[in-house]
Order: sequence, then structure tokens, then C-alpha cells
Amino acid sequence: MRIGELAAECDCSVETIRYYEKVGLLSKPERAENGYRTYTENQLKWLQFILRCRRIGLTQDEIRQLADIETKVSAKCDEVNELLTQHLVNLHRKLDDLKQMEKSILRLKNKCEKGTLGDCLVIVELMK
Amino acid sequence: MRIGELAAECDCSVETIRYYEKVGLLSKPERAENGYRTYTENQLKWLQFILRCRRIGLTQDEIRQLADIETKVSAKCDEVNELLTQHLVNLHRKLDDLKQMEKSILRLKNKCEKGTLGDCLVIVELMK
DNA sequence: AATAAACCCTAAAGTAACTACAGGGTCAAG
DNA sequence: CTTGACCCTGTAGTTACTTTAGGGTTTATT
Repeated sequence: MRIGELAAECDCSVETIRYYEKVGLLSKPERAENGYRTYTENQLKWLQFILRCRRIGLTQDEIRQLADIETKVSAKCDEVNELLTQHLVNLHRKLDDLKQMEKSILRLKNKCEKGTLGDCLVIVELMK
Repeated sequence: MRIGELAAECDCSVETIRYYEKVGLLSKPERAENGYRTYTENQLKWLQFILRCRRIGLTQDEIRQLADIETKVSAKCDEVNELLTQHLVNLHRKLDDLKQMEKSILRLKNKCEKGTLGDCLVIVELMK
């Protein structure tokens, strides 16, 4: 399977695949006589794994950690859970900020609807 | 208020503040005789607003648009409301994304409660 | 008073996680 | 035999910062 097929299969760009190879997230594939990369089914699965991790917001470093954990068959799931728990904490902080932000904007919108933007302290409202 | 105090107050780095000034997100502060930046209470509030926007994932461009509302004091409320409504839509999209992420992570976490990684369901699930 | 620690300055380079581009080779189809 | 769709390497650009280099200034301590 060539890089274009792999990209189509995984719904990501060819450049992203080459990039993942460069930074060591994806193992170097075999090369055909002409120098083209040829991928195996296993590498496809691994790429899908990486993309799925990225989609739920894990960083490359975190993915690398997961990959490392995977090789330590004796390790406990606790490590994986620890990583995910930390990720959840970060996520909740973002959610809280987002909700706070929504409130601020709604408040500002209400001010504007009263038609007195000229003297309503928009900035002050925004910053509350 | 000097830059160090401001940074401490806003829980961000001194470098970030100088960076925001450089890219025009934060207005240029007065300078003391020795060249040190001196900030007002208003600038502190602005910085806090910017940081909150950033934490929820708004881009600098989006923040700049919000900030521009300040200068449009004479603008019609409709115009401003339009802008805010668009931002609300964006916020809701991001909120949904984060909630989706949270669900994925929770689902994964529950699958991996104990045992060794040999049969860690998180990995299995992610590799599907 | 001298010196060290803590603070401030600018400018430039590095980082994450890609994306886009420049300047090419390869290969099946028309 | 050339056009177009692929593939290659390598470098530069993007966003939003962070780090480093190489200095001045202020404040606390000796």
C-alpha cells in the first residue's frame, strides 16, 4: 500500500504521514524499487491509533508515552488511566473557561440589545 | 504596576506579556524613566480577558476581532450583535468538541480498570 | 560601599504540530 | 511521447508562544 492510499484510508494528508515518520511516531516503511514508501496493514492500524489519539486531544508526547507503555506488557493499566485522568483534568478546565466565556458574551449581547452601545461600557462587561 | 507584578497577578509569564504587546493584542504601556513598562488596572483586566479567551482556544485573530468592538463605539448594535452571535456559535462548537472529547476519554477510562496491559482494553479500543 | 540576587530590556532562535512550497523523479493512459 | 497523477527530498511558513543570549537597573545583604 502506497502513501496516497494510506492517507485516503486514514483520512489524513500525505504530508502528515511523512511528518509522523520524521518525528518518529510512525515507523519507517519499506521502500519499493523506485523509492516509494510501501505500508503494511499493521502500520495502517498504528496510524489510525495515532490519529484517534490526536482527535481526542492527546499530544505527540502523550501518544509516545502510550506507545511506550504498550511495549511494557507487564506494566499496569494504572499508567494509562493516570494519563487519561490528567487529560480529563485539563479538559475540564477548558470546559469551565468556555462556559464562563459564554456567560460573558451573553451578558454583553444583552447590553447591546438595549441599543445604548455608545455609553454601555462594552469593554468592562467583556472583562467581567 | 510593573511587568513582573502583572504577570504574577494574571498567572502568566512576563514573556507572554511582552509577546502580546509585540503582536498588538495588548496596548503599549507607559514607560518609566528607566524604560520599564508600567501597567494600569485597565490593562490588567484586558490581559485577563485575553488569557481567558486563549485558554478556551480562541485564536489571536478572534480575540482581535472581539477587541475591535471597543473601538466601534459608534457602530450599530446590530453589527456588534452579529459579531457576538458568530462568536457564540464558535464557542458552542468548541464546547461540543470538548464534551465529545470528554465522552471518549471517559469511555476509555472505564474500559481499563485493573489488570495488566497485556489485555488493556484502552489500547485495544484505540487500536480498533 | 560593594556585591549579589532579583528584576527589567531587546533581539533572535527554538518549539509543537503541522502545512505549503520548490524542484524535481515515476508511471499508466491517451 | 507527453500529459497528469502520483511519488520523492528538503526547506520555509504558521500559530502562539518559550528559551536563550547578552545586556542594564534595583534592591537586599554583606
